[in-house]
Amino acid sequence: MGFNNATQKDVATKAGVSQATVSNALNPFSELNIPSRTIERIKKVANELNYKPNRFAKALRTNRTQTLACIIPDITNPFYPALVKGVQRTCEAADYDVVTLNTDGSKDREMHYIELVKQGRYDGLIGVFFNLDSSHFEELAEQNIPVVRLESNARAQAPQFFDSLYVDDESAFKDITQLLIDKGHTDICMISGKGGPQHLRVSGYKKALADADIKPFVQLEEEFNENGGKMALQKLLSKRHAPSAIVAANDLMAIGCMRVIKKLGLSIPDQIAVTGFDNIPAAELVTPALTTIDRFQEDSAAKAAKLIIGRLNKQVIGQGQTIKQPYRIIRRNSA
Amino acid sequence: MGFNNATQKDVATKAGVSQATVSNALNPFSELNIPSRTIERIKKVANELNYKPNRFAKALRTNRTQTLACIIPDITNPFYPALVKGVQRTCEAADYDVVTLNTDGSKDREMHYIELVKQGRYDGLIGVFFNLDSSHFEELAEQNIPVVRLESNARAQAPQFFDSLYVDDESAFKDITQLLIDKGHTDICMISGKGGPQHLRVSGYKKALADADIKPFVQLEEEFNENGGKMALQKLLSKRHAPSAIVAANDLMAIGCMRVIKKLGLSIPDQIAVTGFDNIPAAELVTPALTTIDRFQEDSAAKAAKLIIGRLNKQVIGQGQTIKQPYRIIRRNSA
DNA sequence: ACGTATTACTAATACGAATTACTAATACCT
DNA sequence: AGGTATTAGTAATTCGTATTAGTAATACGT
Repeated sequence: MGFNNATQKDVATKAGVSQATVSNALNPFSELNIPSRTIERIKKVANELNYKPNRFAKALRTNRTQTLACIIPDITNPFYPALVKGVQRTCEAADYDVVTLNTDGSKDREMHYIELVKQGRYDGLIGVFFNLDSSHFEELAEQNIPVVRLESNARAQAPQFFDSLYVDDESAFKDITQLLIDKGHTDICMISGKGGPQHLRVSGYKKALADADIKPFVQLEEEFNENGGKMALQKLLSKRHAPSAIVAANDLMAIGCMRVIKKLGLSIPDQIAVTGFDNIPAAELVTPALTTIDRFQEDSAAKAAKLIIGRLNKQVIGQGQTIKQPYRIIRRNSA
Repeated sequence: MGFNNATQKDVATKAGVSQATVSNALNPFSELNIPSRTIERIKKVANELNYKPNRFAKALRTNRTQTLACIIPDITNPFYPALVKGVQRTCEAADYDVVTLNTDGSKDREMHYIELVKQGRYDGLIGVFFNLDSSHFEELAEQNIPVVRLESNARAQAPQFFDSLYVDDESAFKDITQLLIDKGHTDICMISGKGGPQHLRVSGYKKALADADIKPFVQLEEEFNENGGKMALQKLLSKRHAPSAIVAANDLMAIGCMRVIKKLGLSIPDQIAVTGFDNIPAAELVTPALTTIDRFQEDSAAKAAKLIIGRLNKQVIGQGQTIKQPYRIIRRNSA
């Protein structure tokens, strides 16, 4: 595999210099000062021979792999492809490879992948983790492997081993619940998956209700997907009468709810209003179109990738940053 | 980055043998015959030291990177994440990394990525290409880099430089068009994006119509996405009266059509029936749910990955294979 | 004019694993 | 007993790049 690739040695021979000189001439951060005439000459020869550095030799020598890990719960959840694309776009421009890894939201898998990163397989990591706390990233920090987490709330002030881009889920859920209250709803239930961002989202929902003096009712189900939404609503309805509005923890769950509601022959939003979170493409496609919240995933992810690359290039230094990202309510017809 | 990792040398020292012996003991395909007692002892020490081979040293020496490229048009098109997942699942089990690359369906980008593969950056390639023909893969074959293409038709008998898993798009479109004919439709138009699989899909549609003696009408638009569907239908309606049924080249385009139809106040399927292709998750979510064709992407992709790995392990040898994959019509309410 | 600085490089080595070419010790055959 | 085979390894080299330590040639200061 990968034959006939010119090496620095080939370039050196043809340019009449040593391999070391080629290495230095082609490396912009070389300490040596090689006259620009020589550099130009070597670059010309390198071009003629179509020289491409062997990234494995480079990795072996420098411990830099030019590869980043993008760790997400599930590529088939439509929220994540946009995020991955944002990372890819940025990384490709900087000639970094991106390996996308799915955790399925499980702690074991999250830790397993962290382990791979610790082994030096990737230079940095951009990820969404549901089950890990700050301490899990301490060793990575010691190894100088930069990490950006995409999160759901601001971190406490504690010493940080990573950068954090967060959308304030609690505030977002407070806002969207408030929107329902403003529309006159007085019986609003929430449906969520378990773990990960559940806590903050539920808390935002409860805060809005508390302000309006409405009693909360939360139904949890294992998974944050369509089926989770279906199951949760069915359970809810077996316990109590139908609410006038449902706040779902994400779009997929909201869509699951909508299906149950339709099957019952109830109308959305007249009999039951539904809201989601994420603004996945499908949110616009369902009938009625889903009122939800956009988190601008692709932009945030691109920003995260830039941050990682900045750290790797030492353009960004110092302690982990915590950066707030915007969200926006998208009003459609489901609520 | 990547510190404190034990090397073969460390294992060798602790086990009282040479590095070469460690290398041979740990490599199951070693020619040397080392007594199993020694192998066990070395493996035990390796475990104690948590030895993990340095994949870059390995890559440098063997020209094997343990990384595959998965080249697709667009990760944000909901057809592809399932495919990617199938590849990832299989590759992870074999300790191969997967780098996912988006071509946007452009020939330039397709060729660019092929170029990267030629440079030995990846051991093999699983991909969906819209613009490349067999000859583009000849050099890869010469370099012994296995390729699996996921395609839309059986390849001609010509010498093949790659394996091909295909779903018979032409036959699928003939079938779904026939389904409309069987329902009594006599005015059926087709809407498609340009390039890639367009030709075969249109041809299947036309064949079914020819058998029933119905005149075809095809409206093309640049992109195979929702917006492409919208634009195509608008153009079509500016040229002629509304048909009684529309065959869309994929689900995204079908959904775009549905939106235009709804905006016009027409009912689906009573006034205009619509069919799609791909069975993306959203197909089930739109109202009415979309009648479409499932291509079992995740399974096919997993099969493709197994094939690649089989070739890399020399378990699969010889000329490129062409393997037919199943499809299945999913009847829902849009037609 | 002599020593020091600077310029422009090169030789040698290291990274970690795989592999080729060898050796020492024992086993086997007649 | 003497020679060949086999067993169980090892030493040395290689992959392509980065880097450290050094050198030869010229320039510079006094």
